[in-house]
Amino acid sequence: MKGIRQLAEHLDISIGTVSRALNGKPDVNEETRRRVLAAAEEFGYVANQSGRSLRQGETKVIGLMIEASQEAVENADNFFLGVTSGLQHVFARHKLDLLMLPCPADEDPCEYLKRMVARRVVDAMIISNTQRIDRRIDLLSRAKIPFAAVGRSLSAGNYPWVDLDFEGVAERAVERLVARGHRRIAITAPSSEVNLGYVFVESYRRTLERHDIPFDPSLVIRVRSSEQGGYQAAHELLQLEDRPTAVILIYELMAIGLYRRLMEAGIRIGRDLAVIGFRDAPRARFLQPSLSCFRLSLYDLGIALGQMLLAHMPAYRAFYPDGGRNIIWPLELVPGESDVFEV
Amino acid sequence: MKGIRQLAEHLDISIGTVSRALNGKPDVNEETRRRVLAAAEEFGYVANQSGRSLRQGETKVIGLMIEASQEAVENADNFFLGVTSGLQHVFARHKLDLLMLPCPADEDPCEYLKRMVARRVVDAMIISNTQRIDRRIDLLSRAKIPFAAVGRSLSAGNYPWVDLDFEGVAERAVERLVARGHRRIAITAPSSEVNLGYVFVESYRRTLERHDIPFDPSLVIRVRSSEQGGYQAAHELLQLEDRPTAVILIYELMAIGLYRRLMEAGIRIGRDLAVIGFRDAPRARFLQPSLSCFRLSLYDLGIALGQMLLAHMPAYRAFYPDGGRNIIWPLELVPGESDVFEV
DNA sequence: CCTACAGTCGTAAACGTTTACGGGATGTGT
DNA sequence: ACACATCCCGTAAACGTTTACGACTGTAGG
Repeated sequence: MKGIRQLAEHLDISIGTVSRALNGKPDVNEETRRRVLAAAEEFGYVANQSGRSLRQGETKVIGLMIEASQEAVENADNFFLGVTSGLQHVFARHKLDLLMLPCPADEDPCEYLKRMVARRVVDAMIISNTQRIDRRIDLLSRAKIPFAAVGRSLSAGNYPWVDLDFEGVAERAVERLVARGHRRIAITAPSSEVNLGYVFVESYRRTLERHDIPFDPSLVIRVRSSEQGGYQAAHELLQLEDRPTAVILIYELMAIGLYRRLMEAGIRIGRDLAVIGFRDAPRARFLQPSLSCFRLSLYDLGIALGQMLLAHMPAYRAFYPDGGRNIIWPLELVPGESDVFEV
Repeated sequence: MKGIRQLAEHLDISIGTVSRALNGKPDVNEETRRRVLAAAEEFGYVANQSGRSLRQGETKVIGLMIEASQEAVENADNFFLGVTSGLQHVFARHKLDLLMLPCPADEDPCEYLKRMVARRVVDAMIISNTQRIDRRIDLLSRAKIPFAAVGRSLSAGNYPWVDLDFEGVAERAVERLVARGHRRIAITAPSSEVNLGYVFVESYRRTLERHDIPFDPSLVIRVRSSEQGGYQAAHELLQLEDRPTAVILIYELMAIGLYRRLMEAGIRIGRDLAVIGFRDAPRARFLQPSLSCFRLSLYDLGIALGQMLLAHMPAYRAFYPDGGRNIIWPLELVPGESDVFEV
């Protein structure tokens, strides 16, 4: 079966009618519609997507921009896969597909995105890892491409995003530690150009100051959010003269490296140093001693993100009347043994 | 910038020439080509992919079929993400994109695949989780859609695949345990309809019999390859009257559930029961006691898989002259403490 | 009998490319 | 002067759909 034309002449009907029949348009006799659907089923005819896309100007594909480097992917762990899974659950209902767009490490993400948008291969985009000032957001806004982002940014006024409540995490972590008598509390964070890194540390600082604890920049450790980063963070912690009694991690993978380095140094976690992590990935549950950390459901987040995107697309808006509002995603504290002692 | 037509009339050249200039065709003056490229750059013109696809009959998209259920995704962990990353590394060189095709849990995978193929939205497919008899393979072969699979199958004679060396894993695991005096060795595996499940157990059986240890079907525990499956496997182990002294896991996530159940039962891992796992995911490294397991690089596997696929596509064959041969992917044993005792 | 209208359907023009084909220059060798 | 090849470029036909438009029935209402 080549195309709609063959199907039409086999049925001795015009291709226009066949198309209308298949697409559920009203002005077609129910009897002929039945015949058309039966024949399509029989021959396994499905409309060629390129043809439709060209004519309709929409591709039924949602782009998902990701970082392509091996390191990024390995560290991202199943964060993205979890979100992706939720996204697909939403998109599948509308027969939308998800196209992964890995920006090569050596290319400017904005240029890459611009090319992909110009190719008109996606109807909408999901972006993540937003910078504090993110040109991709301006680009997409101007190009009028629907998009949703995981992570806030300062760019371009109003746009759909869902962001993890890092502010709350930092605040609650500090509160929890202060309540146990800690006053020298270190924190890890990515570069402050990444919005997350900025927000996280700012909230930490504010909470400290609310308790009359002066903010000490040397306690802010900027490392990569990876296992190696955790190792390095522990290393830097050990170098400090007035060593902190607690540390807040921004990413749970770091705990693994951090534990290792601290064990090498003979520091007893949960006794000599309190540790609070973030994101309850399965593996973090099996650290010894168990890691106190903040948990969320990536799958649910993906669903919310997908719905939010669709709520901003005219063709799907009706399905999600209240899906458009930005979300600060809450996290639940899972107490462990890594921060139980009092100082 | 709307399309090639506008670009052409701005340059006062025919669209045919513009197209040839952009696509590097030979019969165009170098001077005009320069002008065209400059103008395209200036206006940010990139050819509409639907138009090209329609005309050329190829979409520059590779499909990746995955299971869509939440459970599947969460258990799949970063296995798929790791492979995906390697795939993209290969595909990016040829400006190919990767489309995720999540088959809904309530739909027949083969029907789903057929629809996607008929839509002509992908040039080729990657499939995984192959069954011993897998209709998808026949379908793709007949439809003459290039594809590559992770996992062997009995279907359709010759097709490109890369498969993990489960045979070797089972053999070496048994050898290792037998050398330490074990004679009652349990093994976990998925259903034998999944080819992996069949091969794994067969190799286990052969190796046992080589050492004159009779094969005992009650020691083959068919559970899901998940954390819960591990828990359940431990549970079933404990029920056996003549309790085994060792167990071989097919998937490292299971170790987490298995450890937990065994600890609840007061069994000392590495003392009362030897455990050997598979696939050195980061989290498995942090089990106590550390898990002996078999490791591989998913990223490298993804690269090999991608190259293999391209080697089977006429348009890219030339780039990978020897990429077409099937691969049994080797695994490296990482010794841990979970199987150190002698019996 | 005329008009209006609803229900169907066919016709043909888009959508944005690529590419086979042919033709006008220009050069080159006899 | 002629044949012939080379280089460049324009023309127009595809690729497979969807959809605006108009046309043709039959029916109902006046």
